[in-house]
Amino acid sequence: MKYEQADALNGAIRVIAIRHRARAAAKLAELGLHPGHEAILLLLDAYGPQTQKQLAVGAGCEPPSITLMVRKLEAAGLLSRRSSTQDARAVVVALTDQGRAVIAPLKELWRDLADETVASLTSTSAEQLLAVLTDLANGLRRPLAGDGSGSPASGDGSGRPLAGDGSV
Amino acid sequence: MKYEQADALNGAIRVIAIRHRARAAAKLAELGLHPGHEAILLLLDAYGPQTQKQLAVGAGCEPPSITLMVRKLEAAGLLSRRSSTQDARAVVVALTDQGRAVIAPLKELWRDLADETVASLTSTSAEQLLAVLTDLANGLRRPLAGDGSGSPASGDGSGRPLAGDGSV
DNA sequence: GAGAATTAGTTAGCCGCGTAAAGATTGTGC
DNA sequence: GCACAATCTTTACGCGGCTAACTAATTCTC
Repeated sequence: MKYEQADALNGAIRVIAIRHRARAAAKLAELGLHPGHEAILLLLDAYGPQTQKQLAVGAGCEPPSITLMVRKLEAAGLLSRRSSTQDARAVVVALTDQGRAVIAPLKELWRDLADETVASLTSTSAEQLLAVLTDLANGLRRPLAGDGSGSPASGDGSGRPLAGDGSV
Repeated sequence: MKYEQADALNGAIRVIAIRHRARAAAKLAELGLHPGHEAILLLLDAYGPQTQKQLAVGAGCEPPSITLMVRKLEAAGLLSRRSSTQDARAVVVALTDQGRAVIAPLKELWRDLADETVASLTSTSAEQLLAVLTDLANGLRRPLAGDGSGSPASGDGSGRPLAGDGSV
């Protein structure tokens, strides 16, 4: 594609990332949260207790990032950590009562942010936006086309942890 | 909108931001650059010498972020800083010969990144993607609908510095 | 079973990006 | 002419996110 289009595309992603994060930060601050924390809390709410590895996959970031955020959320009393009974290497993270109490306002805040985001559109429908973004996000999730490191990844490739019986 | 859609939207933006940035970082590293640096260099290439304030507006980030990145790019010899003759407060940033030399490979790299980004799509055309993303980016650029802080912003509101005679 | 390879988690150090506050210069109202 | 507000930049500090290197536990392999 032409450079002008490429720059417009990359630049748009850049500014979307920065601005959307800024708006999320402003809203999350009302709950004492920082951007990224909501991903962990919402994953725990949606799929139950999980290991940090599962959280990393679900949140789309690397384990070291999870370590620090989980530590802070634990310090804030929103979640608990215990080592897995099946695997002594793994740490199982779960919401505390205090953490569960923040889920409802968090979800409302999260919906407001999405509503504001689509409200800023001038020539695109919400359905279009969601379709295009999910397509793009799914495409970017996998490492790189033609990576060659054969491993077909464990599980179903959905990147989502299974709702479970807590046997982690 | 429903919470599931809102979460899908916000989550998609989150993962797009992280993954796109990661890919950009991998490519930019070949030129010794970090994400964000390319925005400054490409702005200087496109619009000529500018103040840091103009760069902040053009790059869509805050002045303190510009200060640090410009310092590092200056240390790398890619750009120069001089205080403006019109306004002793302002610092005018310009590409050096070494900085100009990196523009060509940078643009090529930038085009490759955009190509890979659209290549990861499965059910969206490049035109659709570009249209939706620019619409969204433009919408998010302005502070917040109903902010109320009257100031209509200086200039034409395009957020872009003027190609100029260098009288800054 | 012993040793190698893999995996979960942590640590240390880097960077971008943000806010808040300070300093320096410019512009403005009286 | 002078105090005051507005603007450009910098500093200090905090946060998320990354890679690389490390430990500890598990699993594979012979």
